[in-house]
Amino acid sequence: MRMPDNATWTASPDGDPERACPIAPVVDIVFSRWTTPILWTLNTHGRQRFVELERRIARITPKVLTQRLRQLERDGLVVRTYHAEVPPRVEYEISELGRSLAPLFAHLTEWATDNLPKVDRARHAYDSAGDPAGSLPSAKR
Amino acid sequence: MRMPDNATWTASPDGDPERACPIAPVVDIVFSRWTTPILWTLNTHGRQRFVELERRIARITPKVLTQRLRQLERDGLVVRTYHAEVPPRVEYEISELGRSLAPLFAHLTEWATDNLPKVDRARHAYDSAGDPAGSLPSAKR
DNA sequence: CGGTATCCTGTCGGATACTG
DNA sequence: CAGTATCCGACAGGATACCG
Repeated sequence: MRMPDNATWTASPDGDPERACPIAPVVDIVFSRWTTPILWTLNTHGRQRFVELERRIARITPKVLTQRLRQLERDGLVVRTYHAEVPPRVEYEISELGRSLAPLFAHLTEWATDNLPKVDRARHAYDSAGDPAGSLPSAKR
Repeated sequence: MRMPDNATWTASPDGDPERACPIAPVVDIVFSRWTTPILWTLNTHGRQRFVELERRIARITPKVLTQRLRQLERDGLVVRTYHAEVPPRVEYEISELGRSLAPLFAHLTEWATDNLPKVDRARHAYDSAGDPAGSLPSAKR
């Protein structure tokens, strides 16, 4: 049996399935569908209205945007401000807690820059490996 | 228009919807359903066989486990080794590329430790705020 | 404007059965 | 053991219409 040498991930003695992966809850909260683009947009463009978000994220439907915003608000990552005017105005901004994700996202961006090309190459290698005449990668790039 | 003061997230001039969130692809690759537990398990327990993974992750079905493992293999995050014996033996281990995620996961763990309680509190606050007599949180904790 | 309500479809993942 | 194949139900998310 082989144990990884790096101690960056610490093993929790696995009794439960969930406990086997301590970061599962965070992933649920932060990396659910649409939440990342929403948080990103709110952080980069600051406080903005519903329609602005809708337009910037694009392809998201108002229904889903509402759902995700409510969820993020409930989780304390986003602050919703309702202005009782006519027409009504609602503004969303990232909370302090939400902002605390910034370094994490930066790290993620860094990893993407460094390694996404590798992922791409791995994919092409994998795909061409299955091909009949794929043994000779003379064609393609 | 308000620009956030921290430069940790750098804005890409938003033309495209996808470009609006540069980390979306990474999220797809690393934080898809089940991938995080799988990577975590592979990293903490080292190289292991299909059944071991199946047992450790628990509640995952063989079908889905296979799907995700194939995907991770294709993305170059996991290495699959097939031993042509009887009975057949297949071992999975995390790749170098996969291991490069370790610091990221560590950060995630750290964030979880520091902030998950806050998320929990935010949720309870949000939930009780909607309640009729929720103004007096005398009951409950 | 900022949603909610309703309907409807596509996809993910579970259950089960079977193979090399 | 390590999967694949097939069926099937749940539910996320889209389209549309409407409201305060």
